[in-house]
Amino acid sequence: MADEDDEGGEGGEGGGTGLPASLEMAWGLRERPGKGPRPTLTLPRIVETAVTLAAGEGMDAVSMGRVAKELGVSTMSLYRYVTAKEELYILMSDAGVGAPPALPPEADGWGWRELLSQWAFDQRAVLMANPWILRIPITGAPVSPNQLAWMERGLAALADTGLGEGEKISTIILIGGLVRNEATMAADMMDAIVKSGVSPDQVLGQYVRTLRLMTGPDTHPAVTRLLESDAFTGSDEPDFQFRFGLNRILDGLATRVASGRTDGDPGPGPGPGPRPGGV
Amino acid sequence: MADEDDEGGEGGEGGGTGLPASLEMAWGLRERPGKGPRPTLTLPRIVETAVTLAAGEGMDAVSMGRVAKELGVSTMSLYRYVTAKEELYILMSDAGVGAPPALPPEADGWGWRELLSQWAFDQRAVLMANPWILRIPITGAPVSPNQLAWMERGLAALADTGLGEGEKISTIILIGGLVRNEATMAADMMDAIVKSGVSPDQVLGQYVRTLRLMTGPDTHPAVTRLLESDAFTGSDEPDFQFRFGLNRILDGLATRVASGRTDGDPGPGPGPGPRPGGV
DNA sequence: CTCTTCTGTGTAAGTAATACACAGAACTAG
DNA sequence: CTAGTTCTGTGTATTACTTACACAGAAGAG
Repeated sequence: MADEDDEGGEGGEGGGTGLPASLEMAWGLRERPGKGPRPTLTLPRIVETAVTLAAGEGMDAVSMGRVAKELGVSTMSLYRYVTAKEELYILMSDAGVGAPPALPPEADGWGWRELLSQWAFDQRAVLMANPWILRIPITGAPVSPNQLAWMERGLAALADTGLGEGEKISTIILIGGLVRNEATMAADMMDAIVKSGVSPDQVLGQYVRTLRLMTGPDTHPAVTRLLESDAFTGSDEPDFQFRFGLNRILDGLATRVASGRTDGDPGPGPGPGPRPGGV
Repeated sequence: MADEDDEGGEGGEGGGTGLPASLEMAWGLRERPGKGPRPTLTLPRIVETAVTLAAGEGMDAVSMGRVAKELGVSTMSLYRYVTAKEELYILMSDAGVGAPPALPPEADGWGWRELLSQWAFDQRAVLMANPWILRIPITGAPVSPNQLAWMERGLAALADTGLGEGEKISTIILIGGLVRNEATMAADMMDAIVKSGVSPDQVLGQYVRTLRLMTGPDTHPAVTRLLESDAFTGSDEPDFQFRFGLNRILDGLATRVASGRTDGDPGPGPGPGPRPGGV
């Protein structure tokens, strides 16, 4: 596993953005040099093909060879458009999330809470409609057009909260993480259901049954209480977990906004008072 | 589900837990049948070797072949102890997180907030000390001993909050997700620093410089405001993001606990009032 | 002592990412 | 028009990885 030469790492020339060529392409910088033979493919077509494949057969089906076959070209030709598989993944992600949807007209009078809530639900809807996105590991900070558009929308929702910029971006990351986590768990569940061929209740039931065998009131009193409750059986509110988490965060944010505090102290560390954290 | 021959997917015999053999072993069920030749290896030794490797060279270095080589055995011999690589990963995770540390003596008088905060900080410390754990994708609900011990500890912190069991587990998942997200971002950053060989400030600076080129006050006003602030440069508080997120969640939880509400309504959906979510 | 069961192992199949060099296309400079 | 330049798609080959399968031999059971 040799490492790159020096040069920071990322792509060589281009607009000096430090981004790989394919991403500069996605931003509309860098047009095609009119020199060589006309390309058979285009980046959008490659990405679209890969996305279709991912949507249809899951992310596991997306290999360079497979995408190339789908396009009717050789595997290596893809590397004329993308320098590594991971780069294709980034472009797929960007295409998959798309641009954030327009706000409904009545959003005019909304405050930050409604805007942020809508932002979270919109994002979640996109992820649940394209679960393969969740199988692409996040490699770094967002740099693609649509990802940044979502970030813009999120930050904009917090514009008039009086929060500091550091707090705003922290909030966006916090809620974005929540959305992704919850969507991932839902997708995992869905996968388990599909793979085992049984119903959601049965999957959950099997899990509860397994836990019952490993735990007991002596060693795991709190878990036992959980298992004895109807928390797993009562599936009346499928969104419960997501909505609960989101609303707790929004509540906490409301406290902060009302307090008029900006940056500075994020809040105490572990335990009561200032103590260095455990372990 | 007592009967079966197709048997869904998981392991065949054993304690009827539905868990693979290696995991039952980790729970102490299932002892070695005294029949065949004495095994050269033990599961703990394999896991320990893999963990050492992961800690030293990163998760990428952990392949079945490499672990076997490290142990001085053939690749295939590992499959006598583990049915798939993913199973080894689960065991590595469990070993990596270890048992939750003992609470400090003064924790006796702590309330749920302090207990939960300590829980989060403890978990974060473990992940930051063993960042390779973060490279193991989560495949399903926790079933290994230490994972469950952490879950027990988390639920126990919420014991006297009056929250419903569904709310408790949602809270644990929420905060667990936060911890993992933040630790993963920190680890990603660390990786970027190591790979590029430059300082954290330079990595952040490069990112800001890149964003400046793609965004502008017209298309991305909120992002522009962020970039013009000192949110990225002022690295006075390295923990800021984590503490901010955690304390916002705890604040929101405090509101909920004080309100005396239990299960039932997790809170509203997107937008003001009951509206079906967007897109 | 024989049988059964379990061990470690070699071999090989299948998949995957990607480095490298080459033939030929399309444009540009003269 | 011609030569040169640059860019295209491609075949080949390398490296690495997971895992199915069958076999030889060890250790206890009867």
